[in-house]
Amino acid sequence: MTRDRILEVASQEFAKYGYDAVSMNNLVKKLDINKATVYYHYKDKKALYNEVIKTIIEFRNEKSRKIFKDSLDGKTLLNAYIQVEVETISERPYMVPLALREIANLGANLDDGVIPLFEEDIRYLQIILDKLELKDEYKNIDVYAFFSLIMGTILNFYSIQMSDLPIGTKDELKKDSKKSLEYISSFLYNMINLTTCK
Amino acid sequence: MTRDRILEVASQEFAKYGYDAVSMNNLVKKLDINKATVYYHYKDKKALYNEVIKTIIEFRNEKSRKIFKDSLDGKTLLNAYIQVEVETISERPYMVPLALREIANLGANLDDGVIPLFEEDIRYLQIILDKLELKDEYKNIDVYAFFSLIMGTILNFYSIQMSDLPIGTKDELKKDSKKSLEYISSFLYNMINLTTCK
DNA sequence: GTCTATAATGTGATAGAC
DNA sequence: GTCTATCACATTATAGAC
Repeated sequence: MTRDRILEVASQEFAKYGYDAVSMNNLVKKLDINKATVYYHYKDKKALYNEVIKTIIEFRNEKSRKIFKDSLDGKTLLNAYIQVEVETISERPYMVPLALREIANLGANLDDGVIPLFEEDIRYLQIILDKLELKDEYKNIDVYAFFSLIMGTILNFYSIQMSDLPIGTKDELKKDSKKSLEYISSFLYNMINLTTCK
Repeated sequence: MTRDRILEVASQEFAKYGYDAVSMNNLVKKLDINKATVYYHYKDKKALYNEVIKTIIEFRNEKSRKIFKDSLDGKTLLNAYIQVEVETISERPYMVPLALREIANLGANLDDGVIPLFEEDIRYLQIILDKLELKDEYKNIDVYAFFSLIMGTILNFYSIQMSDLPIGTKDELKKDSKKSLEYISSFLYNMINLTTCK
């Protein structure tokens, strides 16, 4: 289906170059279809972009829902939450630059429908914090600090390891998506577990 | 001096909108000078952008140099390193979106001169890792994992807290730059200290 | 060093044929 | 549902006067 093909290629283009650097002319050239066809399926560039963002967040939330419908303990959920992020990146790697740019842009190109999807994710994280037996000094920890710790560290590390730049080349993780994600996620889980939990 | 004014306003514009969303037309309107004047001082848009990036990394590296010229112990240096980041953000807040976008872009708009400046920062972090008495399981830790942990967490948290979006509003940190940076930096320092050091 | 004027091209978007 | 042709405007950049 043409509509889906547009969304798929648009996802990769927006991820690679960013919203403003993607031109509709270039996009249709890659798709080998006419520009008017894109505008038949999507109202405008912004609508197309928002569809890309919504689709990837929904893809992620769907994974979380499956986990949170069972009543699991805090540590299991924390591990699962990190695993959802790793899986999402693994299956949809273009989410990494999209997420980083949106954090930088403070949602400048997003319409209202996206915020609730993001809030759903934060709610899952809050549930985890509530269930974990946190040490006293972490009892009232900010859920966004926790979110930044997990999201920020993984996005940053993944982006550096996957880049062509001559950085992060010292180890066997460079350019290895699976190993990089395994490494950084177990690093994070152990760190959080050890520091904040009783 | 005109050249400096251009750099200052350009820094803010590039940070706010991103490289591609900034137009030279708009930039000169804000500066209330002629477009040709900008092109007299800077070769082209890319050169101007790179000057912005180089200036902010140099600003940061200069702070690090002052600290690393003395021979201090690992924990003191770690604390100082985090403090350098906090100070840089505090004094040049526009560095946050610039950094996030560059991580997303994998340096697409950067010329070769920028990489060595970034590598200098990584060298400081490696020195800290070498000096810290790390637990055995963290002995061979990836310096980029450490970098991502510190940089990613702080950038992410700061960006969320400073944003106009209705997220991160539950606490007294929202929109408070100083408190947010204090909170996240001490959170990080304690966590690293507790987890990785003997 | 700063300006006016303009070139050359690319941009998002649409009307209307098939 | 996909195309051709085109619009109105914005883009980076520069030549040349002052």
